[in-house]
Amino acid sequence: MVAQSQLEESDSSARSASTTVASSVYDQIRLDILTGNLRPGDKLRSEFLRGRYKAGISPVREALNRLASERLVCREDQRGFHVAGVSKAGLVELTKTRCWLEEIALRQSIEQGDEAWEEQIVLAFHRLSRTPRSSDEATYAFNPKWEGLHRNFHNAVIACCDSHWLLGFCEQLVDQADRYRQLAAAVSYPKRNERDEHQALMEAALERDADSAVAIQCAHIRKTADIVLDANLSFLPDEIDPGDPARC
Amino acid sequence: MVAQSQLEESDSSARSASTTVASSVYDQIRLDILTGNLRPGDKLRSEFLRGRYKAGISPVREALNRLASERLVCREDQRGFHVAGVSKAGLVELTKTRCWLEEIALRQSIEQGDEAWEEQIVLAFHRLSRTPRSSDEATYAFNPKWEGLHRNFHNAVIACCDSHWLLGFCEQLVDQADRYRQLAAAVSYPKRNERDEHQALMEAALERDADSAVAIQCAHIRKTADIVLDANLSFLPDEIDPGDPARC
DNA sequence: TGTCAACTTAATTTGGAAATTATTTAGTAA
DNA sequence: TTACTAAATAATTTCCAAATTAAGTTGACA
Repeated sequence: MVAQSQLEESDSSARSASTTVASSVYDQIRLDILTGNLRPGDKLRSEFLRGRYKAGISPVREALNRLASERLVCREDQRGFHVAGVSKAGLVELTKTRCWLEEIALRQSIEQGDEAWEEQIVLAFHRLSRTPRSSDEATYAFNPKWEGLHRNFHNAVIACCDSHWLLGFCEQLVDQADRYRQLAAAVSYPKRNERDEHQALMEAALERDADSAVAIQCAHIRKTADIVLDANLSFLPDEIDPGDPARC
Repeated sequence: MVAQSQLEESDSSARSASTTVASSVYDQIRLDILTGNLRPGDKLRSEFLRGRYKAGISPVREALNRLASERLVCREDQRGFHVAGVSKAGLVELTKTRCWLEEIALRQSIEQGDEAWEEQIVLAFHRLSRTPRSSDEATYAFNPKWEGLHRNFHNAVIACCDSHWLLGFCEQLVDQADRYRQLAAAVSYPKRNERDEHQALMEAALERDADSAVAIQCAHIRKTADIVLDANLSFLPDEIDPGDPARC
């Protein structure tokens, strides 16, 4: 009924070392896709990945198969793997779906959350608000700590929704949305006050004002999408061609 | 905006032959899990699967990794794979989540469906109603044709919801629910008139009566769950032990 | 009897070579 | 030039054996 452990949220490097090579490669490729290090549509040749992550073919393929099930990469039998493509239409659809699902999760969580839930939210917000969005002060640079705490905060708010399925789906959609966010981050940074948005969400949740919380949450999600759409990114097509191998 | 092709819905055997071994093994294991041929909690040793599906270790592992992402099997690093476990609590959570998601999909689809959508529903219902639930007349026996047409019908109803994400999630949950349904099928068969339920759903959809359609759909989902819960299956625990490797 | 460590057995995971399939290039004819 | 075929090349997929890790067994000791 309550959120998870309080420490070591994003300590994936240490954990990766102790588990299998396949899991480690999975974590690394996933991160590279989320940060945009591997760009949408990129072909993922086994030889290239083998060299990049210093692993054999088997664990690389395992990682790709897992990622394909999560729609971060596209698989086509006998034609290998691609980083999943992006498009304006895709972002619109993604945003719509996120609003639908997060509304349910949020209402449930607000209804069922206990004291520990409230405390986790406060804690997560505190940590997030003390961490800079960018690693660099002047220009935007991916900050893994902020990303981890940001995710942690939003997870904390919906943690008590009582459906692992729904939480899993929301997380999968967040993964997708994060890719779009990173694409536009360099352009849009830092013309947004995310701290206030998060604070408003926290306060609505603590006051058990579900309607307000949902409105804030959806606005938050839509604002992120609008920033991406308004950035007029040259590499963001209206739609993905039906024949494109990067189309899942 | 419209459902897919009209023919060869469940022709997986032919397609499996033309694509990769990994995909073929994936289809087969998935079917074996859905039908209950591989039972919840079963350990999935590579040697056993290698023999059962006449394939090498690599494609078997690929298939298992895909299935793990869909939560039909559980993976634990260095400890292999298990068929995902089942429990009463799990079924309750699954049912709740299905109702939430299918309500959204249904309302959207009814709102946006066109004439072709209506025709697909009528066609799918017609085919379904002319196919026996069980391969055998007296006792229950898995009928792949009915299963395919049943899925096809429900897919047709929600097809126009305009979110591939939501449709994908609904399908994943149907997979899960089908496992439970098969577990109880032998016991509960044939004390249910599914034809009337489907007909009522179709009529509500065609009349664009979203509220009725949602009520019928959720009742349909819940009834299936209740049959399973009421069957008092000896192998269906209240919950899955936290340490159980079949717990995802 | 119960505990623990060393050993034995069994299973998973991994790397790479071989087989299969797709893609590109070169060549031929219309 | 264009269309088509065939060979050459490149990539994916598969099998399997070696390496690693977990699980099970035995036996010494308290």
